[in-house]
Amino acid sequence: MPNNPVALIAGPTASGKSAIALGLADARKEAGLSTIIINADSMQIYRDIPVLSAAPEVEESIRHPHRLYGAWDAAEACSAASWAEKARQEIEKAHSEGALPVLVGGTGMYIRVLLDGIAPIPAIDPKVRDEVRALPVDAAYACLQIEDPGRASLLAPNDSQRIARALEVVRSTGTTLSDWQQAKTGGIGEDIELHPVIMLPDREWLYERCDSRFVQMTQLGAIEEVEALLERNLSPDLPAMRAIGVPEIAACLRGEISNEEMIERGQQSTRNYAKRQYTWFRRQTPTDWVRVESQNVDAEAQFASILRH
RNA sequence: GCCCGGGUAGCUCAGGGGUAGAGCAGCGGAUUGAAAAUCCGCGUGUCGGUGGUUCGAUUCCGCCCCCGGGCA
Repeated sequence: MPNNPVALIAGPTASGKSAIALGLADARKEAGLSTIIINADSMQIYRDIPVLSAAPEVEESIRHPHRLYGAWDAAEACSAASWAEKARQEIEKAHSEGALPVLVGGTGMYIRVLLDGIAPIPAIDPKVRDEVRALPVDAAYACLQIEDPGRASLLAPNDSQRIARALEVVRSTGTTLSDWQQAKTGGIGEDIELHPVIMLPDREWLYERCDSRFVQMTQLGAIEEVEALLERNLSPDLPAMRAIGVPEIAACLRGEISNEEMIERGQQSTRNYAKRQYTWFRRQTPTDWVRVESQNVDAEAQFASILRH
């Protein structure tokens, strides 16, 4: 089996992941080796919100090839499975070109699905989906207790998202989610040689970065991004419409909250999100993955083993 | 100076004679197809200070301090 190296830089938002990726790519370039940076972030995937999602800057994407940034339109919901399929293709392509693929991102579930695979559930009938998602949680949970009691017993009665998913799966496919989940397909973890680095910087340091970054976003075009989004009249349930900052800025544009309030809420949401990411990457990740519990990461030292090939 | 309101958890506040509780924050956790989502768990704090009434006061009364607002 070929070693097919893949680097992975994961961690909470604002932890400086792209800087590490660029450092690695620069070092390889000096050694005459090419690198392709692949997005593993569920929001940087949307082309409508490069500023709000802190996507790489133009200058950076010229310096090294970047893939799957801005690959989706905000009107379309991306999913872990569809991202993973694209990522798999990009990784294969990079390998065939002799380049090192470097996954960079903070969406733990995307990365998990890419590596471990996921139950091969067919697309959900849109009509079923709409019906299910229109139900209030308690009603949906009551239905699930009848239609997929196994799954229902595993879920909190308020977990609207998972309840809706389980319900739409039974109704649309005729098979319960619990049954579908017996199998997982599509994972590439066994076929590659993964070089993972998880960034777990100091909490206070990161929270400060979250705060100042949100302010910067509002100065660098985030407001305009939200204005453009609002003009499209998209459903507020769409993932891109729920990106941190979109609801806050939209409320401010509608005059419901002040500018200060908008900033404070945006900063708070960012910090809350970063905390959830700490938990994911600390606990949902194999223990042998390299963890860097500091904000001072040396890209070259961290990836010394793949600087040469 | 006088008259009203207030002073309770980091913040906003509820409560009330048997030493106190929510939301938010914070912390911990979950995470199988919208995951920047969704959900679960964790609450001892001189109840502003000080005297008094009482078996017992954070709760009632007096005085003092501080913060609002009003009248001078």
